[in-house]
Formats: sequence, structure tokens, C-alpha cells
Amino acid sequence: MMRFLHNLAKPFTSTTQPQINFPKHLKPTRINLSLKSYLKSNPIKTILLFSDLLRKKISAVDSYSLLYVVKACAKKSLATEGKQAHALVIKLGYKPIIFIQTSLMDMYAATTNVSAVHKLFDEIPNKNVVCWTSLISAYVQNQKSYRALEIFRQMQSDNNVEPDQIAFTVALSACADLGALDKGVSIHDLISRKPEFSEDLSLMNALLNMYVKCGDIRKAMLVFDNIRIKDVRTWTSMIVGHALHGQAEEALRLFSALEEENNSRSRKGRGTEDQLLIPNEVMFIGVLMACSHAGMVEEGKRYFRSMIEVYGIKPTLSHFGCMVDLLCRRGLLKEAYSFILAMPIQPNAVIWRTLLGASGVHGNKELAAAARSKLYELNASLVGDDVALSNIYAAKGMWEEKIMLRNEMTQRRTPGCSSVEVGKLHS
DNA sequence: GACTTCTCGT
Repeated sequence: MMRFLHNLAKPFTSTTQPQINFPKHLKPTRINLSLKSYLKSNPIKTILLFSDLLRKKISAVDSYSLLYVVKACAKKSLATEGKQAHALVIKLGYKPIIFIQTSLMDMYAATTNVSAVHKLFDEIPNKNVVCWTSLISAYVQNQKSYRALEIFRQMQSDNNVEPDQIAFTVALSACADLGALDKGVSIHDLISRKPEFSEDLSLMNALLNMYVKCGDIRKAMLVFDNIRIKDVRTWTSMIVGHALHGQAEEALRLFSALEEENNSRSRKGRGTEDQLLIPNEVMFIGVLMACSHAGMVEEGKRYFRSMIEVYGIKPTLSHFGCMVDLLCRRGLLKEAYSFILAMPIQPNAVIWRTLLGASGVHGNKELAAAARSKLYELNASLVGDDVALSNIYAAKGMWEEKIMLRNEMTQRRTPGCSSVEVGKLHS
């Protein structure tokens, strides 16, 4: 990636400037409109165009161009370029512009630099709900959901900032991440007091997902039924919810219902893209997961094929992983192995570990050794892999079914009970 | 300006 800044003036430090919005009279220039449009289609181009601009015509660089370039860095998680853009923001005196500040926070969150996010936040003189939400979201994005919820509470109690829909959405995803059902329920209570909030689909999807991840499938179904206009994410969350709770038939029934609805809409000639809920790659992960948990190998293969042939979705590593999991759970280790070898993309460590784990459960020494050597090749071998293999040898040799049985019981998450809370507590 | 769906070993 091209570096667009070489020698920067020392940043001046001023934290007391009042925040301002973009000057209304300053309309985005044509070049800024290009920067903005590339942001959507090809953020790298935004950065390249910006660096060009900086080289050829520095005077054309204004707060808008910087805003877009910061956003581009966030989208592409480019830490170095992002920092350079930040330095330029300071140099050009755009620090008080609150839109730029929140975009910078966003960029640091995307580049996993949470302390930089927090530092920026601290420097903002009059923090509104958007700044708070950016901060909370940064913690959630970087797997610090506990801290995120603390800050969410702090925002309300110490600073009297009322959460809006988006703040609640982010807080709910923190609850989902932690499996914190009680917290999620109390947020649900707060949301219920604002009837207009139930019209916000993102918020309702986050609520649904929270109940799914916290193991309350009944509440999740209630939320699902109460969402009048659903989107693909709504359906995906519910399908995944059923799958996670061992209700494979429910999950697949839901998927069929969605397909049926799409078909009938197409027949009625209302088949335009925006009126159909076309299953996407994430939804198929839910579908394959359901098959896997129910041991429905043939169905899983059928869905996998239909994903490719009917929906034109190119399977990703995740989908291949689901298929490997599906085969491994049923003990079809050899088939899983040849499936992996036939994959058009390079299998990752997780896939080999799935096979390794299953080889342990089913006592297949050869495939365990093969998987393990692949893991070595991938340079991703963990201590746990040695343990897994030695367990296999021990189990094969002198120990008895007891051990095998115990392995089987503890190595599998049992569908049908809340796998979430168990998983979270012991991770 | 900030937001929601993504399985898999120990």
C-alpha cells in the first residue's frame, strides 16, 4: 500500500476546541464525490486517489476528503494509513469536527487499537450518544464485551446520555457475545417502553440474536414472530437459533418456508430483488449447521449443492468447514478426508482440527496422524493437538471404552440444551 | 457519524 504521507509537522495538541459540524457552505467538491463513491465499491481506490491528490494538489484536500480516506482505512483495516490520515487531520486542524472524530474512532476500532479509540473519545469535549456508541462498539468488536457493557451503563448513569436505537443494538450484541441473558432482558425492558423502537429492524434483529445466543429459544421465537417485516438476517438468526438448540427440523422447516414464500412471490410477479428474501451465504451456514447437529448427511449434501447450483453462492471456507463437521460427526472420516483434499481452496487449521478431533473420538489413528501433519504444515499446531493425538494412542492401546465414552460425551456440544452459556463460561 | 445474521477440537 502506498504511503501518502512522508514528513508531517508535529501535531499540535489542543483538546479544548469546541466541536463543530461540517461548514454548511462548504459543499463537497467533485473529487470528494469520487472519493465517496469509491468508498462503497473499492475503498483502496479512495486511498490511492487521495494520495494522488495529496501529491499533486494539496489545496484540494479538505475535511471531506479526509473523512472519506479515514473511512476507507477503517473499511480495509489499514492501521498505518489510518494513523497517517489521523496525523493529517491534526495537522490541518480538523480535529474539532466531530464526524471526523467518530470516523477515526471507527478506524482504530477496525485496526484493533482500542486504546487509541478510548484516547480519542476522552479528548472529545462534548460527547454525544454517537461518540459513546462508537466507543462501546469498539469494545464489542474487539471481544471486550464486558467492558462494553460497563461503559454502556456509565454512559447512562454518570453522564445522563440516553441510549438511542443504535446504542441499544450495540449493547444487545455485547449481551449476545457474553451470553448475558439477564442484562439482555433488562435492555429488552427498556426498549419496550419506546414503541417506536420496535419498528427498528436492526434493533429487533439484535434482540432476536441476543435471545438466540443466550439460549432462550422461546423468547427468540416470540421476538421473531413479532417482527412484521423481516429481512434475511432475521430469518438467519432464527434458523441458527434452532440449529444451535438441536431443533434441526424447525430450522429446516423455516428455511423451506422462506423458499416457498419467495417462490409464491415470484409467481405473483412480485419477484423483484427487494421483495424477495434470497438466502445468502450466512443463512446456508445455519442450514448446514442444522443438518450437522441432526446428523442429516444426505440433506446437508443436498443443501450444499443447492446453495451452489440454485443460488449461485460460491462456498467459502466456512461452508466447507460445515460439511467437514457434518461428515465427521457421523464418523464418515474417510469421506471427510477426501472431501478436504478435493476442496478448491486451501483448508485452514480449523478444518484439520475438526478432522483431528473426530479421529480422536472415533479412534482413527491414521487420519489423526494425517490431520496432525497437515496442521504442522500450516504452522498452526497447538499444544492441544499433541494432547489429542496422545489421547488417541492411549485410548487405542490400553484404556477402555470408558475413556472413549467420556471423550464422546465431553468433546461434543450436546444439541438440545443451551450450548451457549456452557461454552461461554468455560472458554 | 455510531448498529444486527457466520458452524467446527482441546
